[in-house]
Amino acid sequence: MPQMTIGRLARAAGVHVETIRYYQRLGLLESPARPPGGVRRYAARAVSRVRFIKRAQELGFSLAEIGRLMRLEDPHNCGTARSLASEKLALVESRIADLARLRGALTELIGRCNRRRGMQACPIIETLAGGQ
Amino acid sequence: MPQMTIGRLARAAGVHVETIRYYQRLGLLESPARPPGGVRRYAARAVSRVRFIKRAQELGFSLAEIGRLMRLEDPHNCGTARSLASEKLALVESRIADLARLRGALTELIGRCNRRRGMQACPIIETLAGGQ
DNA sequence: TTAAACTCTGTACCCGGGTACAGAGTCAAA
DNA sequence: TTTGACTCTGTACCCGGGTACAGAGTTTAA
Repeated sequence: MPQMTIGRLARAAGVHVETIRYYQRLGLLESPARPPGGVRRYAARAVSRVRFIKRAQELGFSLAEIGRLMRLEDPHNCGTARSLASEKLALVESRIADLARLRGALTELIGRCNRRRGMQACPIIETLAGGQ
Repeated sequence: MPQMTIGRLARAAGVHVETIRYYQRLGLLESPARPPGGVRRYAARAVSRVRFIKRAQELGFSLAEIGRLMRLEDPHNCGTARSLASEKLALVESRIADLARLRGALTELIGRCNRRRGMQACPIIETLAGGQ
């Protein structure tokens, strides 16, 4: 099946039809010409394109970044791809640091709740209310 | 200044006027009655309410969760607050694990780029394109 | 007393990543 | 050949957390 309809393409790639059309609107996927009064047919490599997008999303790239990544077919652009990936890595690392701080604060709050006795006020509510 | 206008409240709490109104629409803040043909005045404790919201947001709570948290003034509800915090902690931990996986994948990809020689294809592009 | 600065209500819009639907046209199997 | 499944275009809507603006009224300082 070298040529398939949009529905088959969507199923093969594991996304919804609307998602394919959405990617076309964003310019991530080209839309084959429509034969007059007919239905568009997609080549098998369209499936790989969609999978590329999905894999890159899992690595934390936005659709806009994926567009840039996909315009880098030339292996000489490895430097550009690497710097996009490095930026993303830096972002991921700072996000991890933020979340680790958050985890510390929540753990501490929960611990204080557990050590609370009797009629004392709830440490979580107190802390949020500004008592710290 | 025990009574202030919305603009002063916003400045005192470090948010925009529109944000105050937005929180009122969501029921997080009550809107004082408006004297006929006049302007609303806010008590000083409104500032603490807004700061409560902002602190809770920094801990990763959504505005809907903050609403629930704020309805828990009674110290006997400490258990409820604690379980909200524990759920949030679990979420934060799984988000950290996801990001750590991501960091590993990106680091590996960047490393392969750095070891690439000459005319080899870019490992990032290759990987995304489905080579493996 | 007048001008600037503020406040009021209501509504629309932003971001990103899609989803949902209407109403018309097309394709494939029985 | 008809029925059901699909596809087409176009537009509106979802989420959360706000922001932006219009056009009116109000308050305050000079």
